[in-house]
Amino acid sequence: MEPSPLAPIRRAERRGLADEAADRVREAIFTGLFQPGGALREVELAASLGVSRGAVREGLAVLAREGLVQSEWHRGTRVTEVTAPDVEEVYAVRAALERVAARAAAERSGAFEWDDLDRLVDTMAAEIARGADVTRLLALDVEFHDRIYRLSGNRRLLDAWLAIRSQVHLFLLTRVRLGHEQYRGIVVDEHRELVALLRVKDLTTLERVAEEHVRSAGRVLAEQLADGR
Amino acid sequence: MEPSPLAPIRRAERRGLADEAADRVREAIFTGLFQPGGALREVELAASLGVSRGAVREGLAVLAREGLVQSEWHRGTRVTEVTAPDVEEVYAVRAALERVAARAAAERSGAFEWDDLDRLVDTMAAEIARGADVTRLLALDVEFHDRIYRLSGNRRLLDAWLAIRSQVHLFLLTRVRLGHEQYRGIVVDEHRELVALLRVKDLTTLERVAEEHVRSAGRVLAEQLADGR
DNA sequence: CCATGTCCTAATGTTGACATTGACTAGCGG
DNA sequence: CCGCTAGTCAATGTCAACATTAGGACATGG
Repeated sequence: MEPSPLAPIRRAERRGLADEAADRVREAIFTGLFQPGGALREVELAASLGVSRGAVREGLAVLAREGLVQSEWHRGTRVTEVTAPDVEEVYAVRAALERVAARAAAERSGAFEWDDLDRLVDTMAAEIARGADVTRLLALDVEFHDRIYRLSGNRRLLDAWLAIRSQVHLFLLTRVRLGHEQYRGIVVDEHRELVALLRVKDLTTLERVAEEHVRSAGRVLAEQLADGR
Repeated sequence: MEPSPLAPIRRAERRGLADEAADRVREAIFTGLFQPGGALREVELAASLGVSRGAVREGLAVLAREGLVQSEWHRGTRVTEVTAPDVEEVYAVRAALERVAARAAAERSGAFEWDDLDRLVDTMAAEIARGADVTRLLALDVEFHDRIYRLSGNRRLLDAWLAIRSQVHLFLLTRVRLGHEQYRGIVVDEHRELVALLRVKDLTTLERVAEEHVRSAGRVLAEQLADGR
């Protein structure tokens, strides 16, 4: 089990500049500073981050593995552009992972963790009520799923999720740019349903719903994307 | 569809030294040159590969993402050691992926591709008959699954597989070291069954069998590992 | 006017030197 | 004799200079 709800003390890991650089660039992409399709020049980044090109280079390699950027030999790195087939691919993988994660989480965790998730959903509802920025909602949405993968207790499963998480985040970002009213309307209910199923431990139904939850989101997204362009 | 069986002309991609280095080290691990737990020193590798430390470093980062090696801040890189819980984790993820991959492959491909897979299984049988090295069998086994993921047409699914493939390979390697008679006996039959199901396009059964196929392999492996130590 | 070949430039790919870190060992004090 | 501390060293983390490449501008020939 996790050490404690308060003071989630975790190894004060010393990280290299490469990871730091990766985080900064990732953040910049999510806040919209770098547009999809935009070039990321190593020298520019190195200058603005105040580190050497080597560190930036290593960081970009990390982001490339996350699918957030794409690099070509001697042609540089640019922010991945989201297309409908991309969404289908990523969400097919995500649906498979979420299915397993939900089941594993349900089997391992107890009331305490579900309450925790409930509070997170409450926060989402509250943020909607006070009309907060949609990017804030997105972060909460992603965090919700983060927690489920963590609760699964499967490190590799979490890694697989982290490998596509950034792309999912990017997709959601694109989605809300196209029109986010629909999203606001259903986000809370859908997540509440998931928590309820996790709590009840109806594993078969849970597997099905978790998978379908992702699939339907993927469909909506793919449609919006197809219409939008 | 693929361009042609002969002359599979594909973009002549020029790769950097880093990828080259990663391949060489990976190969060295699979052939047993570097034992699990063994340290991989950047300077040594750089010297023996004839490239600079930077390239080696980048290559090791790739292998780290594959879970084949583990790096710690300022403490170096070493070959991952296989433990029973690791197997469970990886195989839980693999089972989920294989399920999706098998279904997608069945939906997209036709007789031509199944014949291709059949030939691969024939090769496996032939290699067993002439008493070939077990590592050779392993390579064929892994390639079989590689092809299914390729046939799925889902790039992200393939990537997710590639992210754990090396670990699976490492596990199999450990398995045959512990005793490979059993493996020789069932490998061919199991894969023949899969091809048959793919061909028939019985999607529901296929999903179940593909998943179970992986799960059972994982169980066997976990048991052997638990006994072995 | 178009196709082809050449040169130039701006970016990435690669490298070896330098800075920093963590483990080990010897010396000291209790 | 044991525990602690400081010094040493070998390894990794970081950096800036150099080499290589892709793509476009330009000129040339058909």
